[in-house]
Amino acid sequence: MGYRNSVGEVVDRPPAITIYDVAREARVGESTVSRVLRGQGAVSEKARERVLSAVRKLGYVPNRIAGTLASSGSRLVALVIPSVTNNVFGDVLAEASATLTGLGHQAVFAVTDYDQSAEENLIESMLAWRPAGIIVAGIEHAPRALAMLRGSGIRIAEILDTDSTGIDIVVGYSNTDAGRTSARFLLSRGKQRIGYVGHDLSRDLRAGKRYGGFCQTLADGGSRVVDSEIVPELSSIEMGRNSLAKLLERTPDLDAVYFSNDDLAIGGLFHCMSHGIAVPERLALMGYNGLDAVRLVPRPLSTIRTPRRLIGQVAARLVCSEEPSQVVDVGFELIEGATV
Amino acid sequence: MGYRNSVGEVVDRPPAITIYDVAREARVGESTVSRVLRGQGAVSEKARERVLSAVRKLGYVPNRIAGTLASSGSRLVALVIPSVTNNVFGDVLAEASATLTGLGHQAVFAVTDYDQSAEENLIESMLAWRPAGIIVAGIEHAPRALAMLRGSGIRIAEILDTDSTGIDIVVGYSNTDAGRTSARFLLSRGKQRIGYVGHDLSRDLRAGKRYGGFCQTLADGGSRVVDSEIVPELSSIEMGRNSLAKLLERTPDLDAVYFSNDDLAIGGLFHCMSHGIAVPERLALMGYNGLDAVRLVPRPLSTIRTPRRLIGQVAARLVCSEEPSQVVDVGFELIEGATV
DNA sequence: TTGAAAGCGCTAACAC
DNA sequence: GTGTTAGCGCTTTCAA
Repeated sequence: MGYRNSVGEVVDRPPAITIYDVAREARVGESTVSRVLRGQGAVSEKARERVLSAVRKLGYVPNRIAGTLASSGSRLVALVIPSVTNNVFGDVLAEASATLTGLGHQAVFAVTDYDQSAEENLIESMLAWRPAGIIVAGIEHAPRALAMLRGSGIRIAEILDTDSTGIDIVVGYSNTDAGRTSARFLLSRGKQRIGYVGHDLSRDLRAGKRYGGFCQTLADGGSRVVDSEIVPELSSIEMGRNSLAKLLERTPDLDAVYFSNDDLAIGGLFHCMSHGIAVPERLALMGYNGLDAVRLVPRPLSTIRTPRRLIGQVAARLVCSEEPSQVVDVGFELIEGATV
Repeated sequence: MGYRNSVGEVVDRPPAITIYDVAREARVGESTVSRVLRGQGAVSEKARERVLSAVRKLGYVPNRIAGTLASSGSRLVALVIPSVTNNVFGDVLAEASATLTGLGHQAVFAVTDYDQSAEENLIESMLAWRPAGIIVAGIEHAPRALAMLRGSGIRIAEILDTDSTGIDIVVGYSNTDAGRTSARFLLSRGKQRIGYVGHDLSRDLRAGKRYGGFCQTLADGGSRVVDSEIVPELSSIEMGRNSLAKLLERTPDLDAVYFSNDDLAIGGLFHCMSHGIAVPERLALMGYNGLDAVRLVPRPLSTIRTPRRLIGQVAARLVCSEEPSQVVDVGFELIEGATV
């Protein structure tokens, strides 16, 4: 037992300055201190000043744990996302966090690592903080996660996908349509022998939906995915490079490859560059996400840009609002680039 | 007033299931429920089962706000970082979050956008949640921020820099040394006319320290930075491209350029590639960070790799521990690459 | 305009 | 093993 102070010594009491101490110092009641600090209710100028100077003198920092419990209304908003290192979620997180801060809320987050059962547990543990709202990636969740969300009584935003029915607020776009659009684009450029390089579709459901839409449109056009290579680990530039190499070794006569995201596609582009494969003449490459980097590699990548920052912002705003449940389709944009 | 249910209707009571409800349902006392849920204290098998089934039946989710207040010990750990989109902090965040989760803690974070006064406010607002510990980037802080941290009585980890004295735990490396190492490397390869492309040094103090060390070592070797270009906005591949262009327009006879980070350096490399500037024969490029991408661009970038994931992990572990205050220097690694 | 007092939902003694 | 009870630090009536 004991508390560590700034020099690392163990002392026996924490600096537990409470609203009561402030009230004593300012010679007012506790509720007056509370009123001053929250800027609510009428307080005389005299009292206000005394309280404020007591706060400064004591170095008082209000305890929001207690405040939240008493008012049964937290300013916490939880975010449950698959990854932080992936730029897509970084963007969502950055914008959501900024928006929430602006609204006087505080972001708490947890990372699922694309694992639905981890998601289930994390949702539960986030809900235990009684947040004002929760933002989760995707609209597919484990049954118990769904039940907990529904039963929580708080606002829920499901983001990055509009392909099925959400619980409360949905902010995203159709991944199926994104896949379809990519396929249509390749077909319109006369591509015939099309390959696919993707990461684990059973974990990343949205990538699976894109692939589904892609295949469907190819089929409608009388075509199909000739060969595909699934990346075993996390997608990365390096895996894209290796996977395209493998795919082409097996099926050298492809004239286009669709990648499940830009990281893989950029890796693919690097493979082509270092092996003298003419892009897009000999082989067309199509990515997905619209990362900043795709415009800047020596040959701008053809891809689909998703409005991730906007999604973060809108989701954050709605989840703190009283607006009715709704679906916000923010769409996506085909970037024609120079690799198709 | 009112609470919104899953269909968006406003109902007058939240599903406020408390430990008391569970106790009634299971026909035990509240403390027994608490014991079962926290896995502490002796409870009979019968009671445990009854409690667990009541929990399931009622869909009870414990209220950690109340639990924390009652036990005056939170499992929250706060992170205050300059940015989430920057891969460096993404890595730190990812690893710290994973480590904390493993230790039964929960990460809360706030983004300062490299603004010291924002940092000050965010530290205060994080401290209001009475976290078990706090992890902040850097060791330079506003005086009031320092005072609040010192007075908080919680564990504090300052990360990514060991160039001055910290408060409690410090996990990082010397940015000054990193700058020195880069300069030494360029000098050892016979570079004479050296330029610099960097982002706003007054905001990113660590980049400033690197530049300081860099200049110092050049001076020791009888050299100096011939010309420099400061990026006005956030660093990015695009800004690196533009800035190098400007720098070379002004001072075409440089034989090496030191960039304040890899994003800028990669942009510089792309500029050289698209303008037929031979790297490193005509112009050497040196980055900083060791992002994954630097190994994979057509010409591997010379840079310094910093162990960011390790920093996140160690900081998270120590901040939850009882270990004495300490400085952990994790060092950095010179990546020779192919651009110097 | 102000203070007293009753909770918020839980944990942690303390009795039994 | 188990229940009772007194807080944790605040907000929020309610009187004054």
